[in-house]
Amino acid sequence: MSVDILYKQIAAFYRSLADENRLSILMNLSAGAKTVSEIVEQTGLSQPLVSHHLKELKNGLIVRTERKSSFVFYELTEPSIVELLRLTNQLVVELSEKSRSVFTSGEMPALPFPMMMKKMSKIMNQALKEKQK
Amino acid sequence: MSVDILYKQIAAFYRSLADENRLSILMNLSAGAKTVSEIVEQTGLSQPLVSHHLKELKNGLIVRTERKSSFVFYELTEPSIVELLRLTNQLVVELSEKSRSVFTSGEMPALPFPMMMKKMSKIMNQALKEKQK
DNA sequence: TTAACGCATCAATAAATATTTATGTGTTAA
DNA sequence: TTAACACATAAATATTTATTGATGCGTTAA
Repeated sequence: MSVDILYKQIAAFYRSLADENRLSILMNLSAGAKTVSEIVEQTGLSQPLVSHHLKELKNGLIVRTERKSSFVFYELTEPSIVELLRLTNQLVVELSEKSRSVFTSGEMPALPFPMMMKKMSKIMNQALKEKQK
Repeated sequence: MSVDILYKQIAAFYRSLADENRLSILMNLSAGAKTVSEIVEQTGLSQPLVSHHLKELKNGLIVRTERKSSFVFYELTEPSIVELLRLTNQLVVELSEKSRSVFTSGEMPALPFPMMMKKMSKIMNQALKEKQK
């Protein structure tokens, strides 16, 4: 596969995550499958807006749907996506502390990073075993 | 810190990565610091466009600059960002294979994921130790 | 000081994206 | 079949973002 196409795909994936409201929705789904109504209620967003963002996430292969009677349940296609979010969270905190330290210069906060990575690796492996069944 | 603000920050971070050309630039920088001209040459993008994207990346705290005589060198603020890209790459491949298998139904490709995670963890830890010096 | 080079910025345009309001579609229960 | 509910979609608007071409600003070398 050409590198350009790969960049395009990765960019598209990041674009799916590059929205405040979609992140809110994803964190909601991290606990398990939910209906649109539940997501609307828990995020405080309007129903059409939630539907729109869910569509984006579905296009990005990040969530999938399952209809049960009159309800449509949305769930993560891959649980490890949540771990990616956590990793990113840590990285963002990291980067902002680093940039701040340019000015404060001297402090060096404790880094939960290594431990987090270990845990993440574990969860990832587990998710993949789960998948191979 | 409020959760909403956190989502906003993470979304902004992803937005910095959510562009094909910026990914191309970042992969170029993964080998080390480079001048704008070098990036222009190696990506094939116009100079103002490269400058624009570098500005975005700098706002996102992903790169930083250092002036040396008449040249401006750009470099990654955190080498582990490249590892995040690799992880994402794997995840995207993963997701697209998964979605394809909905149709082909039966194949289950070998997953380099666990090994990758292990390597990534190692690199991350190393980068962090480096930082604490 | 002037010319050449490296890079940033500005103005203009095009394109993509988020959001709202209104409406349509499918499902269930009366 | 009709009413109510859950969700999707369409139309309209506002905002953001990518890209280009022209120009400005700082640095170096003549």
